[in-house]
Amino acid sequence: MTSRIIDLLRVGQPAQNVTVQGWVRTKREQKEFCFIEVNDGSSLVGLQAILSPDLPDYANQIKRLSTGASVEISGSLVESPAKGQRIELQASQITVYGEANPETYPLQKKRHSFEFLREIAHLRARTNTMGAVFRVRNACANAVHQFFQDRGFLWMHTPIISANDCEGAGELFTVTGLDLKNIPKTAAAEIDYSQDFFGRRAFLTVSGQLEAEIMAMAFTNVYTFGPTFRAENSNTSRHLAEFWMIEPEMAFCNLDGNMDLAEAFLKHIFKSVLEACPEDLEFFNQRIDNTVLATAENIISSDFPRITYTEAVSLLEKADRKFEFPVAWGLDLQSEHERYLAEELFKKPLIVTDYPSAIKAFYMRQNDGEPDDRKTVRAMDILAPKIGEIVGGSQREERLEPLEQRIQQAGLPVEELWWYLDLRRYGTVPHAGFGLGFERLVQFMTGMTNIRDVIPFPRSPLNAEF
RNA sequence: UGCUCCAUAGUUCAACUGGCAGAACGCGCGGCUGUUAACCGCGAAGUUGUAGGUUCAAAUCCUACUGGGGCAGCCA
Repeated sequence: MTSRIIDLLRVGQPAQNVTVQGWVRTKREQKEFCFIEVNDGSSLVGLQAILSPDLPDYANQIKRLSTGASVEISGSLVESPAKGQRIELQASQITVYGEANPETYPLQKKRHSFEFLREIAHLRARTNTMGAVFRVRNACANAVHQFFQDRGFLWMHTPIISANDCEGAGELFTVTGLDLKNIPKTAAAEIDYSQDFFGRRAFLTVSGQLEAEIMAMAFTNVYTFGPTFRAENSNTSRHLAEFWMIEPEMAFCNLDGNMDLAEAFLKHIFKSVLEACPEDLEFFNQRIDNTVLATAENIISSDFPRITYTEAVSLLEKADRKFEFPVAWGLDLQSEHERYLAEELFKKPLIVTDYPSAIKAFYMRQNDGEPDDRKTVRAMDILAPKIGEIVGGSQREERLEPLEQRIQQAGLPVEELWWYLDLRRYGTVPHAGFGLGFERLVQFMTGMTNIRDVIPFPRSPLNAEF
């Protein structure tokens, strides 16, 4: 039976009749015999196999082996006489499934730049760093579900195609079945979407939040975890056109409960991934960013400071440094401000609450009893060192009339949100939730600086080849 | 989208102020009794991103285009 390499390495004991399958990472040919390192993706470290000349067809098989070749090797696991590994595979039989011509195979044993690897995204998963990234990404996803399932949250599959463009969360991708060579037009010479597949204009979703609110009004606690899309022309190391978002939504919950959940959530994810992928995180700490492990420990053990927007502004005003953008009550915090707070002042993630209502979304709960020029909403952002805003959430406006007012003020069509308003008409309840970019979480955890390197097939402007 | 930097061997980078395009790794061949992204020797490998321009002479200077990085905006 075939073993996964991670299992053999974890047990670390000699054994008979072992078979592994995988891809050759490196071949070290000696006069008398040959070493190869085989990796099957189950762990960062591969298994060293020793091929000796008494193997059938030795000379020929050795020639076919090179970095990238796929093999199956059977033999005995023995204690290694040399330093570097506890056990190794003494091969008695080897099958080369597929060769990888070393003259043309683009991956070499040594390090490549991430920019180069993005051009060969179909092969980059076979590298150390990408292997570690995608194992951590998987462990993260697993931890997300575990966290919510343990707390009785229902995973809700919100639609990927949505006709709702009222959320105002950025540019949308239009989904159409219209014949682009012959687009039907209205009398006003505009595209006639009434003839389109859905009888109206449809988009790829930018967020499952409004739908999650619907489901929370029946199941109390729910979460979404799926792809979302933004057609923004954003060229940064923190943005993708297609990314995965996690959005819990809780009925009978206020902003404090929301913050408590978000903080417990981040702590749980870091803890789980540390347990699931210790070697991979050690690798990131060594090769990518030497603060990764300290950051993880810091997240798990320390409380996140919580300050209001108003307090944040006064801290920034007192800061002993110059900012490019002005700081004043009413203006949104810029990247440089968020980074100053998280990286220099607090040196850990912090939560900023109660932002001016003018700069926040219509669905956020208005604070009571404030003067007109100082109105704030029950919003909260978690700001993390290096990547900035990692969580954005709020208590939602559960009162019908203030919500209608806010929709109008935002210039959005009240009639199209009739179903959202119905939630306030029938059995409304204080509720809250937050959204979290999954890739940013993986970035935060691994120290990878470019978001395109924490998703297998990144979608960004001018990039959709793989 | 704005600002800015960059594009040279398969890869990562050199090439001073415009003057013969180089190194390391990878690859090939040879050597090596246990290697560790091995080591030692030899070798092949280039229309300097594309299109124009200036010049006796352009990788180097100018223009446009294409692609990429960083920062910013939008946000997650």
